[in-house]
Amino acid sequence: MQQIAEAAGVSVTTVSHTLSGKRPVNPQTAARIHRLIDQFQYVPDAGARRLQSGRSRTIGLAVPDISHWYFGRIARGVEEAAYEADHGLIVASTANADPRREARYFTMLTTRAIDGLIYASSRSTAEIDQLARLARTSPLVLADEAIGSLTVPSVSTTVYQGAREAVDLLKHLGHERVVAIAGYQGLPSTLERTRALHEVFPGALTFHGDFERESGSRVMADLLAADVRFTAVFAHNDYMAIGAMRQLQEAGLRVPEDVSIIGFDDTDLATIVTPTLTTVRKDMVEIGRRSGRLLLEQLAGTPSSEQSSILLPTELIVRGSTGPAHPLT
Amino acid sequence: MQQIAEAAGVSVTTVSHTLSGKRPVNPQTAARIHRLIDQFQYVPDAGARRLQSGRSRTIGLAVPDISHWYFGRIARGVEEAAYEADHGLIVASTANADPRREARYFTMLTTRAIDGLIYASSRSTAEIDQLARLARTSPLVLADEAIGSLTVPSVSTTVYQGAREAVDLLKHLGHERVVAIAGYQGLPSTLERTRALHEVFPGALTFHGDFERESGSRVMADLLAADVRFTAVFAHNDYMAIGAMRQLQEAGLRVPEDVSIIGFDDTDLATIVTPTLTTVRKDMVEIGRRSGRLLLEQLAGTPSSEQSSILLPTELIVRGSTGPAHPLT
DNA sequence: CTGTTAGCGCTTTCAC
DNA sequence: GTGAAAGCGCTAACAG
Repeated sequence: MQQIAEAAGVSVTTVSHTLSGKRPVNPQTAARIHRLIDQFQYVPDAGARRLQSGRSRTIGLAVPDISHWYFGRIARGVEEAAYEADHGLIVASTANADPRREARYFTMLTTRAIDGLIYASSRSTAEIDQLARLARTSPLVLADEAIGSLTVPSVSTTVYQGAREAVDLLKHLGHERVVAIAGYQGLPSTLERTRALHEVFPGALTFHGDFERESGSRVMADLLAADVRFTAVFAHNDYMAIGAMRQLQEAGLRVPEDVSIIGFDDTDLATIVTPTLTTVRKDMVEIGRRSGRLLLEQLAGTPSSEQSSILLPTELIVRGSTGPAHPLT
Repeated sequence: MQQIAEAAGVSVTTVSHTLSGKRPVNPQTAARIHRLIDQFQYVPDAGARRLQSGRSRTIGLAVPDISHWYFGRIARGVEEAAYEADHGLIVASTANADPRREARYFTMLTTRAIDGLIYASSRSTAEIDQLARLARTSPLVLADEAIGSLTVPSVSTTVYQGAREAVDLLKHLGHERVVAIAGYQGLPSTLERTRALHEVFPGALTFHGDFERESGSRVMADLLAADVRFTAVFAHNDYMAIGAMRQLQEAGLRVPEDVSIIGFDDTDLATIVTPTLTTVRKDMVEIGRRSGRLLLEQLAGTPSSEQSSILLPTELIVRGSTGPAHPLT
């Protein structure tokens, strides 16, 4: 900028104002400066600006694992929102809530490397205290999982309604014995799905997995070995549903003739498995996008007419893995 | 820092040196300072450091779409490398080489918001010029696709060897008529796979897709409609392979009894489809990790004993979608 | 071992 | 309309 100022025969002040437009500049001078800027390929230094203004124009996203379909979708949405507002996005992996990893982005926040944080974790909510403390001093948005006890802006989905629709479908198909392969115990969304299930099938057995396919297989293997009777499975995500489905098929049972299966999330796998999977769709990209916008609004100081907690809709997608109940033998 | 210095009755210089250890400090003073730091919860401002040092301790990753399995895996690897070196990672989506999006991270580089960039694009190599220019002034690493004409550090895989193994397998199984569903034309990895194919099956027909499942289906539908005869399909990635497989199955053909199919990448879908997919594994996380380390080494000025271009191995994974050729009718 | 001084590149009073 | 000057928070000479 120094350089430009000298070449144009003006002060850096003028160059700065030509760029920011924060005070009138002689049109001719401005034109000359702009020409010089193009010529020198000048771009203002982000760090210096940041030091001066106190804002880095960068937001952070904390997820357990960026390579997961689920968090990748969220990241994409957040990135879109950041791009719209001309902000950068720093992605930090919490490696499933590894404390040292978590400390990392908390530090980024305090060092002012990022202006705000979007926190998305499907893990237990053990870090609540830390988050609460953080939220008091820094802009924070919870993506996907709202934490009831925390008054932090969040973006989540109507998990209960989605689960209820899914469970109602099973009911209408005549199912009576349903087992659930649930998510992490204590996670709000897990509780909501379980609540929906129990309203319709009060005595339904519930087993907890870790959202991975393997855990779905394992639970199903145990169920089969224990000779438990059921005609339908309600899994808390698609991965566990697919794990269970494969296990069932390997045991010689047919889906949906012998057992119906419903998943959750509508991942890309849902249309690839045989049979295709009935599931509850959540628009993860939209969750990310809205989370990003919410955070950015907070940063901009635009309280916005919008609620500080957004609830996005879910949708039951009926595919091939559900069918009428067969008589229990 | 000012605050700490006053409270400790020393100069900011001393505080700074206590933190950096770049010059000896009286142990007692140091202890006092550390105590104060804890007490005030002081953390040095990242922006000020960056302004002073000229390095942001942040690297950038440019990918077409972070929500894709493929790029998500790369991102995870890069994030790990960045974490190891205590650097931040800014993810920028190029939205399939949208020029405005690309301009964005080029700008980040020039504004010094990031110290270096890892560029991963499965797109055509149209932006070569821009990348070449960029590479002259800023640390840059090409992940996954090396560009022959560019002397830029890169991390890629032995695509040719992997393809060759896959094609050889088909040969050994007695296949004679093979069709290829290839990736983007002109992409180095596409050319290598095609070369491997033609060495073994000189006249094999090749159709180009866009790496998405849909394009695999479409090519296969055309092939079937045109009544082309073949007993095996070599797809340049798993998605297209699966699209083709589904199309085949819908047409009443059996895999692998009637047609064998081989994919590429070994995505998570490969073990989920029925039959499971024979494919060539590439360790995408490792590609990301090595790319990250390579860039970080460049930044640290450690030329490292390592080549500036790394070639990672591929591995043929034989599963259920390949079998002996049936006689052509 | 420690302090003083001078910036890093920009924005922003306060003057003219 | 335009400048000079004072920092933003830190590090790095240069002196004690």
